[in-house]
Amino acid sequence: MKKLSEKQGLILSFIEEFIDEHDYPPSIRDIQTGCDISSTSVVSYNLDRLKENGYLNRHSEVSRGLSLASQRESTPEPLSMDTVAVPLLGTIAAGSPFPMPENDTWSDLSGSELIDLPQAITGTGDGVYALKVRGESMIDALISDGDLVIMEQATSVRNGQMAAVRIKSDNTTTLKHYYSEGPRTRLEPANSQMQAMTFQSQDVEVLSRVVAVWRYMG
Amino acid sequence: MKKLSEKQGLILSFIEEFIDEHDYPPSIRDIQTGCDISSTSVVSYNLDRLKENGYLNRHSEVSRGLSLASQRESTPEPLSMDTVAVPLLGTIAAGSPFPMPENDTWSDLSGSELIDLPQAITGTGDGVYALKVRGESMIDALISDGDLVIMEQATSVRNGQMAAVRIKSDNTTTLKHYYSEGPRTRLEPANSQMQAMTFQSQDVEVLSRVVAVWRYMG
DNA sequence: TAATTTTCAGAACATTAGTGCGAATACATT
DNA sequence: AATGTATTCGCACTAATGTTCTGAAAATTA
Repeated sequence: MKKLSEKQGLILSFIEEFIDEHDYPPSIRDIQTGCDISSTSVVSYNLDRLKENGYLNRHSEVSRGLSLASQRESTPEPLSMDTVAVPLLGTIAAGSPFPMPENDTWSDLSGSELIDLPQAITGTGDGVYALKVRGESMIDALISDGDLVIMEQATSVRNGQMAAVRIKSDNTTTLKHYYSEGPRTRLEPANSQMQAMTFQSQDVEVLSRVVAVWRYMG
Repeated sequence: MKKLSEKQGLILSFIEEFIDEHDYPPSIRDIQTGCDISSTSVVSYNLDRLKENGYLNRHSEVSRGLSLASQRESTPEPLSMDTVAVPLLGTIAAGSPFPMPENDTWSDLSGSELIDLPQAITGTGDGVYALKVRGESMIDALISDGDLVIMEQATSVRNGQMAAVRIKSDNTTTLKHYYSEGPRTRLEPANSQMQAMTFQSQDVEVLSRVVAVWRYMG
């Protein structure tokens, strides 16, 4: 990395401290007063220099849209961390009956296989489970036979996310893309062969959402 | 902690994801559109509730002045195992120059980000690394933008497997499906837009093979 | 059912905060 | 000195973004 000017170094370390203290990035004017700089444009100018040299990221037109470039230098080699084992509850195929842990037996999954996942993804591992995909029923979502779908219990999802939802009136549970449209909720299968369906929002219960997909091609 | 409403939970997890992805907090309007909420005032209202209940800190009159309160509550003791951290060497796009660790500097990857993977998959983690896919250049292999491709150094692969190969005469390296046909070796891109190519087998050197694909869908 | 409390809508409003730009300075290079 | 590049200054401008207010709808409670 190119060496930075005195002012740039000052700014950079100010940003570090600020984030450390506030948990959100400083505004240009925060930097200006913090580093005793005469003009916002000078700050802006130097931020651009810092960005050019890879010291930080900057998003234009975004208030406080700064972030430090990942500058970890302190990581030796194969660092080990924890994983959490989550249960592989079963397989899922097109429109197939969907295995869900019973509320009361959620903690008793002794019979099921366990899968190790990085803790960073699963959090505590609470309410996280996996399903193995059988067949090409989710091919449009780039998920194919043999893939593992990692799910997390949730009561709501954002539009477009894939989730396990239960249709109360049918008492069926399937894996679909979820789109809330006010009083209605549209569920789209991940396979263009099948129709999207729309339900009364109250009739649709979100059980869990898809967090990740894992494909092993040993 | 008091339990939060569905909307509040949604907002909270959105904020987490947003920060994780951008390294700076979302604006109220980011949250509004991200969580499909009808009014900024509703977001503001719920942020106040979240703050009251200690889930986050909020600084008034400050753009993106949000920060998550200390971790969510801890849970019992999930079963833990080891993972190995592998370096994320860079991104790969269609036919793009392919980042490969230099033989001699393989152990010096200090600058790169690290990814935790279950030890069961990576073994010791030796010679294993990850690449982030940029764009849809491998769409036919059900790999899309943002996916992580996990690779393992290898000198040979089975037919049909996807591998990083170097064409000696060009000194170029790309990610292709590998088919050995005796004296010739055919390389097929994972995108039907592009042509397969055939080379003299001696001209093709296998560097590593794709072991797994990881897609995270917050 | 009536009375309360909580949550929502939507739009106007008030700051906050990034940007642009000509001109002035400083620093090198030739 | 002459020329060119890097930095700095102030300020006005505008986009980004938090706040408020009123009334209505929804959820709770009495």
